[in-house]
Amino acid sequence: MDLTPASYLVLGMLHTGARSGYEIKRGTELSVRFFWTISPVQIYPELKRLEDFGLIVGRDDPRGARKRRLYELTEEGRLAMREWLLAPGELAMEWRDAALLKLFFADALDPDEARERIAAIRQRAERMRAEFEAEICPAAEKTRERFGRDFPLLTAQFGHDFHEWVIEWCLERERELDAVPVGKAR
Amino acid sequence: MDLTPASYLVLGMLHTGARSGYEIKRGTELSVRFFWTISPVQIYPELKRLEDFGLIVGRDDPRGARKRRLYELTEEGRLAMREWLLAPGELAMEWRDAALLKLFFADALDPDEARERIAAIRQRAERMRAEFEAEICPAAEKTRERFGRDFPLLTAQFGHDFHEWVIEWCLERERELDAVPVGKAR
DNA sequence: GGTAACATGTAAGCGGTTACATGATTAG
DNA sequence: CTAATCATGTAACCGCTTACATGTTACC
Repeated sequence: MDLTPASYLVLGMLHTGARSGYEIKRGTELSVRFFWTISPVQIYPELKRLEDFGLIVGRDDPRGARKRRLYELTEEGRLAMREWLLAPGELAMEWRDAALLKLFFADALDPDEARERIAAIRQRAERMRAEFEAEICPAAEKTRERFGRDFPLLTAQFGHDFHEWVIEWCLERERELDAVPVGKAR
Repeated sequence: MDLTPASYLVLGMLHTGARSGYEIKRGTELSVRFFWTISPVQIYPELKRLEDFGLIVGRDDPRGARKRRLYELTEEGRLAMREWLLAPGELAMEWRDAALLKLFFADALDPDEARERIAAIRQRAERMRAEFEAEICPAAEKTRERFGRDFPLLTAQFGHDFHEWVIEWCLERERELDAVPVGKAR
């Protein structure tokens, strides 16, 4: 069957409350996209594949002349989901960050310029924290109220708390650099 | 010239102390790979490109019959590096994590199974922290002693502290779930 | 009447990985 | 003598993104 994480993302979004490809797209943008992205271009073919496999069933449900297709999990789909969730083994994590790459090479800069690199990481984290507070967490709370799903909120809180931690970490480093400028021991 | 982050990774590793494609490969494995990966297959063509651009110069320096080519930054290379490091604008960050994806969908599991998902994230972070303590941080300290570069160590500490934070975060959630099992209010 | 949101796609390309290939030197 | 390390590649593939395409309905 060859199910990829993208497959489970689609299955999972259907389980979480989304019904159409479009709702999956909107749903991921407001939630899980920080930990796994999927583009609309992938979603629709994936929905067809999953239907071929019998893991979901779809029915056409147009709004006026505007077509729309709603899907839901089958028993097989729910089972496949459970198996994947419980499967031990590799939990692939990939983190690619141009800001940390620049920090890594900051020795090529003057001390105050290097300090700016840390401040840039902090500022980005501040923007991200604000985004979590304004959009991601409220959306997750709605998912909790509307569909009784608790873990989207927990995951959103992880994201929020992570960025908060980054802010604290950077502030500490900035304070240290203020106290003992790089290159000037003491 | 079309320089990608991979280009700057190569430039930066040369600045940090690496001399050959092989040393860049080994160096990244012990350091920056957690924030930006590059495979050996990319390194060698990139070195040639950068030499064509005049950002690095190479000379053959075989060991016996075993060939080897050593590179160093040119003044232009050092300048390009600085410009990139100082450039404002997009600091692309991409985080893709199957474990958090599973956590996000953990509502499809029983409470104790969901709790296991959090524990799995914690255990992975514990393994990562151990790896940072045993390998990454010591390697970064060597880079500091041998080449006088401070920021690889700072970046390594960021990685270490991050995984430590993840561990704490997960432990708190695990304790909360012990106190108030999901689905059994109070 | 225009803009935003709804809804679903096609085609092309590319950045990056996997698998494979080769050979020399050093350490145990 | 064998394994690990040093050192540098080629070929094929593929998941994913970008750019583009199309039409409808709801809202102000």
